[in-house]
Amino acid sequence: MDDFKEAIIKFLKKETNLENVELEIPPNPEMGDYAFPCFVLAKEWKKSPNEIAQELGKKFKPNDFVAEVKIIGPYLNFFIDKNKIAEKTIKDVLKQKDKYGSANIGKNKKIILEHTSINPNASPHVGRARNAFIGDSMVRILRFQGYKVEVHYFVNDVGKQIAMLVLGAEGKKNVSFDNLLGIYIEINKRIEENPDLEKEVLGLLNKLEKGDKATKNKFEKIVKTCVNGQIKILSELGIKYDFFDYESKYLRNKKTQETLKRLEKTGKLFIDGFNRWVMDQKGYELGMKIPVLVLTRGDGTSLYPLRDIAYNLDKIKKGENIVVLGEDQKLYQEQIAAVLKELELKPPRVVHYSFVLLQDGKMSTRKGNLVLLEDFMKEAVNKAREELRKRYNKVDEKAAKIIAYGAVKYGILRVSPEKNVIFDWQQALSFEGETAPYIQYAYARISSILKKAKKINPKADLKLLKEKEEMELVKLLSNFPDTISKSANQLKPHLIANYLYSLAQKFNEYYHIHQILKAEPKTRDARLLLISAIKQTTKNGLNLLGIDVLGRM
RNA sequence: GGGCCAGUAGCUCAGCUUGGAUAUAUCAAUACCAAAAAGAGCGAUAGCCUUCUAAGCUAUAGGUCCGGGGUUCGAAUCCUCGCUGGCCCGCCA
Repeated sequence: MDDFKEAIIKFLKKETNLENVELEIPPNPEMGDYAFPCFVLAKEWKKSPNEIAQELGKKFKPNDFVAEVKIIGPYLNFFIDKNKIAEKTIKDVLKQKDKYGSANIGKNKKIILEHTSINPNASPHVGRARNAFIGDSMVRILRFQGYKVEVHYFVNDVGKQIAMLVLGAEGKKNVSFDNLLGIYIEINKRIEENPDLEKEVLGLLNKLEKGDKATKNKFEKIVKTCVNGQIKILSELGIKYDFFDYESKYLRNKKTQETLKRLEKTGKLFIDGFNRWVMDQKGYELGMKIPVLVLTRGDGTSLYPLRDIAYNLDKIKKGENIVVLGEDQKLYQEQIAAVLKELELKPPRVVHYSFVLLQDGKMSTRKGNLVLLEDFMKEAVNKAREELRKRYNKVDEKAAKIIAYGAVKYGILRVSPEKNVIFDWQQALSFEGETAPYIQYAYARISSILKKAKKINPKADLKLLKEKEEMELVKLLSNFPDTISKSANQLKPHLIANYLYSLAQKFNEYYHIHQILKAEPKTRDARLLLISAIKQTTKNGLNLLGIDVLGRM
């Protein structure tokens, strides 16, 4: 598409002497492919924009890329050469195949991407899954753009929450992953009723920090149970990690001491009235009453922020950092960024997502008011089976999972991360409209046509693609690389999700209006190439969301 | 109390970073008429399967783009004051 746009800009620059020419896309494709609004010139030229448009229009001569210009009121509407763009785009897609849409801008650049990092206290709920889905999709997108991405999961294995879980599991035999949520809810309730138990929790933490072996084993056992359970669920969804970094590693090793020494050199570190090491953060416009970050307890043991800074220092050594975190971490993350700036280091780019709400309030692991990701997955698979049973005698389990997991992921990924989403079972389990199954269905339809076509002529004459819908499809296909790079630069997977839906929608519309297999032979050949390109692009895009395709459904 | 984010159709959301689809100025005696003035999905209503898979398509209804003020030729988009919802301001992580 670039060549086409450039040709227009070149023409306009020459005729108007403007330094920056901004082109727009007309609201309706019948009005043109690109438009130049003449309002900007009205003051300077002392003419009405309509007159200016007329004048400029007369100066235009068709060239290799731009076929004609139409003047509609104050707008100069350019029509690009349809044959050229169809040929170029479709050939690009079919030549580059799985690479279509990718760029090599990340070549030789390393990115350390941390995501998920759920507290190892229970099975993840759908709110937390948002982190993993966004993170995993970003990993895929950035790798597609050529970056070398290392995926990290930070396991908060030494927290108060784990201590609570250890206390709750005391005396219980064979604690399994499925028991954890119940234990966690119960112990929270018990502590609420009996605040003395809180002291026991802190006691456990204290023992752990002093290196008490029995305590350490208890913690490790329960964390292992939990992390394994979480990983199993996430890996079922195709989400993988390269490294699991345990917070406990930073509990007693020298790194926290080294970090303190490094921070001391900034002159912002001081010991407060409680004998704690504290970082002064004045001058960073942090939205808090007293801008400080407390790094240790009075007894010198480390607090989470210190361990986290040490962890960040380790990660920064390896490459550029990106991390996916809930909106509750926003201020804290600004504080961490401020600390890293003091050390003249580049803070991580952070993608914050808002929480998933239930219709009757917030989701909370502590209160047990939640929808577990695994339950959501199960329900979705059941629904997919049901749908498959309607169509076939035998249910293909693999297909059911592909459809169900696609729907689960897409439902979360299609929304921009900063939005609070309200989880609604009926809507979440819908396989119609703007959903993954809709997109997968378009893909399956194309596959089916191509299968029936048997032979495809790769040299078909693409000039025969003259229909309005065909042009719109070609243009959408040509926009795919731009969508990917925008999504990569802004770290926004939902742009790809929205794009894929509009492509599938456009295809379905086309499918209903025009015959492909029964078209006149030469046109048929050209159309087969067009839909092959749509199929390829859809596959590439879904893959970036971590969603699989089906040849039949 | 302070900070950050969101508010678009009954419901769930795109669009907002980068303002744009008939303005301004001038002319014109008036009146009238016509046209234009936001996109999906779900849900609702009415249709479409001897035709490449109906998980699909078509049509209709549904809007003070949270409210007021401002900037601009032009505002869902920018600024400002409010309102509502979410998140945050710990010897928790």
